Amino acid sequence: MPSPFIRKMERLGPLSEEERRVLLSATQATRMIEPDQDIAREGDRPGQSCLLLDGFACRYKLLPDGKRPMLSIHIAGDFCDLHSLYLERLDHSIGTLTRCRVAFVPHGTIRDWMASYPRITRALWHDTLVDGAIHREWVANVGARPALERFAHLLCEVAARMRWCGLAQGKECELPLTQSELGDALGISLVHVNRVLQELRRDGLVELRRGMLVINDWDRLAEIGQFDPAYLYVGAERPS
Amino acid sequence: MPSPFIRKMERLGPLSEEERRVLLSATQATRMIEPDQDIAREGDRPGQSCLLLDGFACRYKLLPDGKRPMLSIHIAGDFCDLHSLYLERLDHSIGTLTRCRVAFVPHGTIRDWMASYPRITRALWHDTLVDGAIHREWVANVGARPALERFAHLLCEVAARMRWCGLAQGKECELPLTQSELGDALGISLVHVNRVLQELRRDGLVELRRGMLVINDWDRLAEIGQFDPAYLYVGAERPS
DNA sequence: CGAGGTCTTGAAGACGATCAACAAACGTGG
DNA sequence: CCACGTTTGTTGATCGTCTTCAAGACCTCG
Repeated sequence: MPSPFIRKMERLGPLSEEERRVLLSATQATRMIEPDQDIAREGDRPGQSCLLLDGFACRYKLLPDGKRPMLSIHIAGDFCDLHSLYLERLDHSIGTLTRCRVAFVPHGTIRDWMASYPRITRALWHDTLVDGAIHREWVANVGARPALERFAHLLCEVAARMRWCGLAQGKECELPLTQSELGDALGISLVHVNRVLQELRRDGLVELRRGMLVINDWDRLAEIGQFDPAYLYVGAERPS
Repeated sequence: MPSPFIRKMERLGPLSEEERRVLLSATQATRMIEPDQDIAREGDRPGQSCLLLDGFACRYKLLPDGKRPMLSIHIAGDFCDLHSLYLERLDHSIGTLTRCRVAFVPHGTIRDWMASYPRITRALWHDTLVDGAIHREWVANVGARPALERFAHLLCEVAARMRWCGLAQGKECELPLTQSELGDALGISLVHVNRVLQELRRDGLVELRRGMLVINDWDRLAEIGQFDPAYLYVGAERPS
């Protein structure tokens, strides 16, 4: 079974044996990072990009008033800061949500890939652009949808992304975020997360306990969240 | 005086005479588009990217409930959908806010540039990545800041971007958006935009009438909006 | 078993939405 | 140039969503 990373890279089309080998070799030297630790901080000038191999991480900004808006959630297979390859300093921090296994890929290595393997280059850029598309969806989600719909949308997104990387099947899916973290991701308070979640539970749509999400009624959840996976740019495959 | 587009492209470093010529040649064939028209629609598969030469445009999504969250604001010199080069369909629409002059650059042309001029390639990717950084800032802005601060932040961003493209000097800056449009950009209602704007006016921070923004107290406005231009990835130059 | 984190619940209040009406500005045609 | 209709801006009142504060229950782990 291929790693989530390779699987993601192959979304656009198969890679050659050599390309797979090159990518895999970068994921050999890994590091474990404990939960709630920063992988990189706003203002850093990293000389490497962080490939998440296992666990959950997020991008976030720390605001002067102490708020900590989350900008994206990352799962195994995601490059968290591929953009640092061209953007001199990080405009946000990256932190772990759970214990994570990561591979730090030196920018030089990525540049070498790009010089030699056009399909890898293509896949990396594609991934970066999808990243932007996800940001746009979040802007719309946070800016225009009330809490219940916003929450439903987020759950759909994470479940869909997990599924498409082979990290979830059936109705279950890991989602080890605290309600407080979900609040940061949704732009609503911890208390309100709790109430909205109860509503989703009461209606039999989802269960979420001990870091495990169960989606009992995908169709209705997607309808409430107005979730259309087009922006994830994967095949039209529908989880069910 | 260089066009805003060339100026933006040269942020990373000067281009050769030939590179400038190549870029300029793409902006020869232009089209005027009336206000409130779509330049491209969600789901389209454009074979070209839209370079905005004059006027204001925006990206937006149309939600089933009729809401129309704005995802970004574009000014002269911006490529509105450079990402369509690699992302098969648009995940959002692009519409004019004012009358706009645009150049449609065929994807083939852009690919030719990328094959021959590494500095142009670099500049285009950089621009795309900054685009993503702006998205992230919007996520944080809409997700974590109350209306007044959110509004202040948006005004700072637009003014800063205009200035850095040579489109504004001194305290004045064009901003021909209706309050309803500002509401879509900020995720707040039209009525509330009006009230928050009055507060900013009352405190002597800004004036905004007939499409013209005057920032009377940049420092305080930036402070209220917690505006730190780092995410725009331009020099440290401070408008004053 | 105790301690710290996480979840849950209630009550009060703030921020912003919605509804409704009017005023001002703008553009168009007479 | 004025008259008119349309769009944009302004204001007041009411209502709902969500926040904050506070406390207690639950869970997990040493």
